Amino acid sequence: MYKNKYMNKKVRVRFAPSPTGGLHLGGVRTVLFNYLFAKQHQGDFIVRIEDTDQTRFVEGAEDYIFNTLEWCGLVPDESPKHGGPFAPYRQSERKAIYRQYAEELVNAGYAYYAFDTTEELEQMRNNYKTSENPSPQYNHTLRAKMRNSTCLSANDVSKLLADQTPYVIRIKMPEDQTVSFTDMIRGEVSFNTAQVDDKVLLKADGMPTYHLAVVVDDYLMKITHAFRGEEWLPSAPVHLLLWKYLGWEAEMPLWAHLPLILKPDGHGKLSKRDGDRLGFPVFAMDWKDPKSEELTVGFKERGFLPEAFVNLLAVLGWNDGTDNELFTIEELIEKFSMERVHKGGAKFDYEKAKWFNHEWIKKSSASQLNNKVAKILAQNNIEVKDNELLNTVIDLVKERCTLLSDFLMQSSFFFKNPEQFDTASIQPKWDATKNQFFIELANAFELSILWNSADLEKEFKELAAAHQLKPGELMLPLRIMLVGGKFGPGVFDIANLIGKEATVARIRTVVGLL
RNA sequence: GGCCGGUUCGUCUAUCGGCUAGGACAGCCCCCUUUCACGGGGCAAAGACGGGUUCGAUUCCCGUACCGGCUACCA
Repeated sequence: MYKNKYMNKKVRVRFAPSPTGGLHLGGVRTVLFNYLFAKQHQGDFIVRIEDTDQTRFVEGAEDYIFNTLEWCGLVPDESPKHGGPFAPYRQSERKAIYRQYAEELVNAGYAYYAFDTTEELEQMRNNYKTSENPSPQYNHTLRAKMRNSTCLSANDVSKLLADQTPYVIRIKMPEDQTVSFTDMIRGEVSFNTAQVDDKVLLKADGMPTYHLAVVVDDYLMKITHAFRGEEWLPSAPVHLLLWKYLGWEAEMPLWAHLPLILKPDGHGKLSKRDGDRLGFPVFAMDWKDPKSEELTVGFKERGFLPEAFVNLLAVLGWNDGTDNELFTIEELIEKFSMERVHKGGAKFDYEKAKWFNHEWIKKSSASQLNNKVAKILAQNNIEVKDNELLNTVIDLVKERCTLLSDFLMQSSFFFKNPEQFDTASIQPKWDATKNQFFIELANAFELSILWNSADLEKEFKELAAAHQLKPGELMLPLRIMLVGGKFGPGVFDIANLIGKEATVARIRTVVGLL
């Protein structure tokens, strides 16, 4: 597989989300690729919570992440929730660890103290902003003009430190150096350090930024392969240098930068707003913002099967080289490979997403769907007393359900009388002969001894012939009488399942309405 | 603006120098079905552009265009 220095090492991968809100399609896909890769190599899948930005912390977001992973069946081997030998797995709880490495970098001359205030930074950006350079960077050209330990005297620095002046630690990017690495998806990617700024490593509040934390933790947690979104590519040189400066270069994981999931229309990264705007979910499960109380619908609640959700995510940017698009998680574990991940971003197509769900509903057995369907019916005050009947109904209607919620319309009439009848569709062609036919049909059914689809159909057709009516023009009225509208499986199958009493009663009800 | 990445039917994609460019979703038509589906069959639909390299380029190289990402004491 990967013929490299990790051949003899146990594969360890991590998903490192920030607990700032609901888990997005792209996030779950990153989890999935991590999970598949880990399981394929009998490795470990770790979830590490990157909560270093205290201002963005959102209550409940972490639980939401774990609930989502559980729903998807992508359960981590190690995490703050599941424990593990490298605990703690929450970066806020590892705060003390990072400072020592940051100081180490300063001592080695790879990083420095910077005392600039927010206002000073803003001023610098304003001062040096030109039309050719709209966003000046804190880099090798400008750092000498700022307040930091590269240009201040040792005395001044000691004094500022002694006075408890707030400071950050910044990496000292080399002036002109080419750094490159081999991405599992993209191949060799290289950068010139002149183009990247002196990123903050340790913030004034003592928390590390992502850049420091991800390197330190990936090292300490013995991560062998690191997968993340393409938006991280530009900061790869910072991370690369950090691995080197900290003396861990030999342990550096193999990286893969995953393509982005884009808006279906317009341009740009898919966001929660696009879902609201276009009417489809982007979060895995319902997410309620604790502050605004705003509810964002999820794929789960929209009626998606987790198997379908995982399947559709897997093939958004990846394929196995054949024409097959339907995969179980086991098949994905077996077939997945990072090399076959497409490089370009993919626009999300909700229609195709629904197709996956439809396929999964069709291939699921009635007993696999039973609980989920029963729950949806129960939410709509339909109590299912007979589970066997529900299974029969599910098998009868599942091919016409795209979302689990479709089971409501497709099967409620098996359990209770329709509340509305689409009599408007019968009316135009209704006449005395048909009226008489249905009165007699109800009577005949009432006296039937045999109650099964085939005999009911036979009886129906014989009676139609007796009235010199074509069965065709009677089928639609009968359907509407039994189910309420122009939908559902075969009419005689329905009559058979709902039984004599309900069949007769519904026919008479509707005849009375016409 | 700079840096990095990307670019095949409307959408997701196959192709690893030989292509009549294949599949899937969506669309349209037909069959099956006197509902809606399922199923079966069919139609329409693509290599951003310009240069190279080559007997031969969608495939390799270089430009250009376009799209995206990044350019925070956010991740």
